[in-house]
Amino acid sequence: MGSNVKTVIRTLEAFEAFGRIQKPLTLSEMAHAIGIPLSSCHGLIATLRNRGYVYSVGNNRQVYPTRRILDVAEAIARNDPLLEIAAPVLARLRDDTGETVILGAREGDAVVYLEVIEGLHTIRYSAKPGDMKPLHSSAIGKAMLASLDEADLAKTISHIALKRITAATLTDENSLRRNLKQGRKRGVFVTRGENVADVMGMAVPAAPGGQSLAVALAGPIGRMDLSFDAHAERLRQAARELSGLGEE
Amino acid sequence: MGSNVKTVIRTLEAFEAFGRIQKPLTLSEMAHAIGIPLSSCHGLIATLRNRGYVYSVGNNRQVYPTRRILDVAEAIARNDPLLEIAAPVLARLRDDTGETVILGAREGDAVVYLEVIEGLHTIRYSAKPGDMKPLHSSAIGKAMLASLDEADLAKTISHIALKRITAATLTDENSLRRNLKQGRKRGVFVTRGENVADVMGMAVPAAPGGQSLAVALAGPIGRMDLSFDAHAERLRQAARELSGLGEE
DNA sequence: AATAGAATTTCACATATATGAAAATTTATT
DNA sequence: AATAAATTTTCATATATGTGAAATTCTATT
Repeated sequence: MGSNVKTVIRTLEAFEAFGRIQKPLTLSEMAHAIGIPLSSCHGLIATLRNRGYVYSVGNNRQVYPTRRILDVAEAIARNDPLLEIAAPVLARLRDDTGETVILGAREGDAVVYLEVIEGLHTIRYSAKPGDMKPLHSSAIGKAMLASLDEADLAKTISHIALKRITAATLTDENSLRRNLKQGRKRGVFVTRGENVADVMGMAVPAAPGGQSLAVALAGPIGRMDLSFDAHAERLRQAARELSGLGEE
Repeated sequence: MGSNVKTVIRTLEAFEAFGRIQKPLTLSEMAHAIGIPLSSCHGLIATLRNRGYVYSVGNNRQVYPTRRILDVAEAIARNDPLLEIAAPVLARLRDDTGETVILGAREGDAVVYLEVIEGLHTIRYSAKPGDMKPLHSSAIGKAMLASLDEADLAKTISHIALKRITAATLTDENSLRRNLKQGRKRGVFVTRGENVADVMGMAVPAAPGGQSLAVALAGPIGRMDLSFDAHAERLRQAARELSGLGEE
């Protein structure tokens, strides 16, 4: 993906740093946290202050975000065109399977997680909305690829190098195509340690409101294998429920 | 305040636009919403997509934020060093007075609202965390000015032009100094339509965790006048409670 | 109170972004 | 299906930002 505006990324990373470190930071701490020069960080933080997004804490130079960013984010989430209707379905799927549930979409040559509801086990697949995964080594990505016609699929595969992520990643086109075909036949797309070692992902396409997405379960291979068929069936049910939602 | 990085502002304004409009936007709609050229908006949105902050909705070109920004904002708010402890005090103050309660700090030559708990009346003062107000025409600003020693006060007044905001704004230094003196004597700093017509603000300094802030009530002049003394006393009580919190 | 040390702010120039206009793509209409 | 209209994407260049280093301010220590 060519175009990335440096300052946009840094703005986001500043908020991410506050979210990660969760305490007020000085200018130099922030500069270090996001790996940018002090002088650049100075302008960034000054702008955030001038806009009411951060305020100075204590008498020293530390700053921390005001609630403004939360206010904005909540207003955005409140009218999320998709998740409002999808959330209950995803929650039930999580409760029934105990495993982490993910709703994802294709975004360029990657998969983006729109919603993640983490599983109930101590050992579970953990991820966040906004996380991005390769198309060829994630279950949701495979579901997306499988929905393309031959021309689009060929084009997409040539775009994305089938990069090796783990020892199990399918890195040649024939293996991937066979895998997609198998997924179509089974009605569920599977990864076995292809993106994260020991993790199995299972995904089924879903189209809430007509939008082409996929819903997935992810967990440790051993545990997922034990319930594979039941999980697959439950996942397909969730996908059907989602696809019936939000018709407009 | 001199330094404002354009791209930082635009990044924030993009999220604000989603929060305000609360539905997916096309590139051109966004460009229009935040008043920037299409070509510039293109790079901005592309970066947000690449970072997993927005995703494309439907089959057309609309985009909407993922939950990622909410996740980050919630992580930030979860460990807010200040509001966690202050919130209950502010909530009780709001419940007892029925009027909008604000916690604010000085930030440069302005006041920034850190927390706003809106009043219970249909007609009420409405504002948001992150909103910024002039030092000389807001009750919290006056509380801040009144805490300065003579040297700092003189310097600050010369910085900030005592700009007229409404017909009632105190725009000359002597009026303002008299007003501050009166506030010190009464133990409460007041604005009467000086920033927003018909609005009375009342503020008292508070120092939770040693940080110099002010807590305020705001509402329509008529209603506020009726309960002025009771509100002032209740406000002073809240300030005392706040100042006792978060000692470390 | 003076000094040393640390952190922040400023500055001038190198670099990255922002922009209008043109090209390409998509969508709507006939 | 062809055409027109609208929207998005690209591109070359003007403009704004990013940077290292110096100056300043603040903080801690004596």
